[in-house]
Amino acid sequence: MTLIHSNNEIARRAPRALDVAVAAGVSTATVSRTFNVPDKVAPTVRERVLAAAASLGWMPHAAGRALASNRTYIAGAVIPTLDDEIFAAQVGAMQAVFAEEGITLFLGNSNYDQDRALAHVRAMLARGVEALAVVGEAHRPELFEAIATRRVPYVVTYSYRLGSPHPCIGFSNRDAFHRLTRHLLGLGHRVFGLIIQPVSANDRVEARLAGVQEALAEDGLGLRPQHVREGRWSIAFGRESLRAILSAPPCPTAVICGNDYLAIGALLEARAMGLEVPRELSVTGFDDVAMAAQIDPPLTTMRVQNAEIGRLAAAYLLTRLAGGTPSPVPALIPDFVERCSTAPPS
Amino acid sequence: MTLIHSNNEIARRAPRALDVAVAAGVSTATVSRTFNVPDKVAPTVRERVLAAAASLGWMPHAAGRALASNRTYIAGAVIPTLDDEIFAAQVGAMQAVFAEEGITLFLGNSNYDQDRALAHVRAMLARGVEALAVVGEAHRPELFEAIATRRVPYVVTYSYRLGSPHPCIGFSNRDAFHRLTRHLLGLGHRVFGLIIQPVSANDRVEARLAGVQEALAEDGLGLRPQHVREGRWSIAFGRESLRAILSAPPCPTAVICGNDYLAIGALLEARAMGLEVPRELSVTGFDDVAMAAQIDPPLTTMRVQNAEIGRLAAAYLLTRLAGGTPSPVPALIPDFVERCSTAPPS
DNA sequence: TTGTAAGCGTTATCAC
DNA sequence: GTGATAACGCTTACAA
Repeated sequence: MTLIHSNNEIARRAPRALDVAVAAGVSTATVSRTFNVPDKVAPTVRERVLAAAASLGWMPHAAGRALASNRTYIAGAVIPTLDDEIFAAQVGAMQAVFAEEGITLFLGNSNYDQDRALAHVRAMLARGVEALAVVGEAHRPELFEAIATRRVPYVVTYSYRLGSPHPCIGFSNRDAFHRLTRHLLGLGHRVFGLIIQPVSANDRVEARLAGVQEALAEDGLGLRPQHVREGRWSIAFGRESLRAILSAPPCPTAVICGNDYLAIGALLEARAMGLEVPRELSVTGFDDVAMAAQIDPPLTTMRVQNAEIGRLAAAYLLTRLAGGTPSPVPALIPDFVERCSTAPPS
Repeated sequence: MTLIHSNNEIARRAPRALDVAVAAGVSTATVSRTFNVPDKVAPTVRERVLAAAASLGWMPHAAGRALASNRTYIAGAVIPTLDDEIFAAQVGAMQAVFAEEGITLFLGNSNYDQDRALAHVRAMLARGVEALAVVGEAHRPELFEAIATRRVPYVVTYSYRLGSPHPCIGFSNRDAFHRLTRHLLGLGHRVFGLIIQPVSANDRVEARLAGVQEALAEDGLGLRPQHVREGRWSIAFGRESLRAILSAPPCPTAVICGNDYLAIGALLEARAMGLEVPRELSVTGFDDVAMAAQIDPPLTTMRVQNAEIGRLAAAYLLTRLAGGTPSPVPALIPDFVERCSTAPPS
């Protein structure tokens, strides 16, 4: 009876290092060493401890370990959305690199909301993340203050702005859209439409808009208000925006889109309107999502190295965690991918 | 001098509950109560503690709290990929529900690899997750054993199989594809092509295949090997598969695809081959991604309530965490969405 | 309502 | 190479 009872008692609680120690006939110190500095344990003893741990199904208790060692082996990433493949690729690559080092990743999805992003960062800091990656630098000041207070290494991704107070891993959104616009100007376009994501509280979109305007200004051109459509991105928004833009004279010969999905929407709507792209209208995207190369006509866009951003960010943070001073990561340069949705105006 | 030195000392370490207690002139117990059971603290004292905590920038240390209270406020989700909007929607919804309850989410991306999924689950358990959601039930037995050993509440999502030993939140992939196939049979199709994701180690895809075969068998039909293409999903794989299938006589009049991206690939390739859909060929997808409604012709598919799966899974797990016994969640039924990519064979 | 003090499970610092 | 033992920061009986 007592036996059964005590069996149940044992089964009821998770094994501790002490249980393993007793089973292996050693001290808890040796159990700890077996897992953390195996070289400092005699091979025979090590075997015994490993066997005992395995048979008990023991895993070190993370909270106890964190308290004693001051390491949590947790990092965090806050991104604006998982709705497209862009940030998903960054997160996937980051996770792969971190996993190599035994670091698990918290994921926070802000849904483009600064307050949610702040809440995620606070929750992550409270749970002891050792490093943090956030997309963009347009965040509440409290977000960066909280990170600074905790002295947690962090990076800002997808932005790269000279003079940013933050360590950045990404590209210049301004330069990228400047280049795209110059290409269209070079083809001879003079009247432009722009379909873009909400600019407010989004430094990347703001920079894209600035890049377009700067390039146009160089040729003494500008965007007419009736040719600029700003809204939460979707294929559907791309469609309706194209229709609106083309119905407001003077009719643009080129439409620049803030991302590929907006551009795909524009392409689909152009076809529905019986417009031939690129003969009657040029359209550009940004990101080079999988669909961009497949759609008809294939979309002229810029390819961003999303996975590379994730890898670089993780590597940077790991170096910081190891106490090193990472060499600053230079700006990435998205590749211009000229496909078939752009041509000189007819 | 001493002052500066001690200031630095103070600045160097993160504040503890004791620092807050001293600043507020109370004990650490009162600090703890202020944050965990505020009703049990006198309002004036509470104010003082809150002010002290705020001015010191104190947050409870997660490891200390976890050790003492046996709660981590962490849950985990393991999904096969973030490359499409499907699992992203589940994760997003799950996270939103958990965040309401102050629970932060670990995300593990297995990349359709059982060993990686197992490694993620182990890492999460070691870090003290209180609940776990995994996609599908085709996992290494060790995965479920590890969860069982830790007595951690869990759910399997996207699968719903009678007789499953696991709590499931999802739909019957078999029934869904049975229905899709019956629809095509009802239109008069007799020769079918199938483009599908890798079946091995993926219970959902296996069930989809079974659903198709079962429906065909009911009419004395079957799939010819030359009309079945199995591979990692992508638009490109959809394209090349369609071409291969149509070049192997007898020529199918309908092609069933394992998901929308495969179907979109098939649609694009059909157009490139000069085939008119649906007059000369019917194509079906699955998932109803945003693109499905936009492409030309709009895709006949089935809509899965992805966010709903995430919400239900989180709600189920929260009930378990609260010690409750959740009523079993009935199978979801994906909606059949008939658009314009299906018609009777000509 | 508040304080005292005993854990929680691990790691790290010493001796040996 | 190994074992005591004291942290680590918090929560929670139990007392007051």
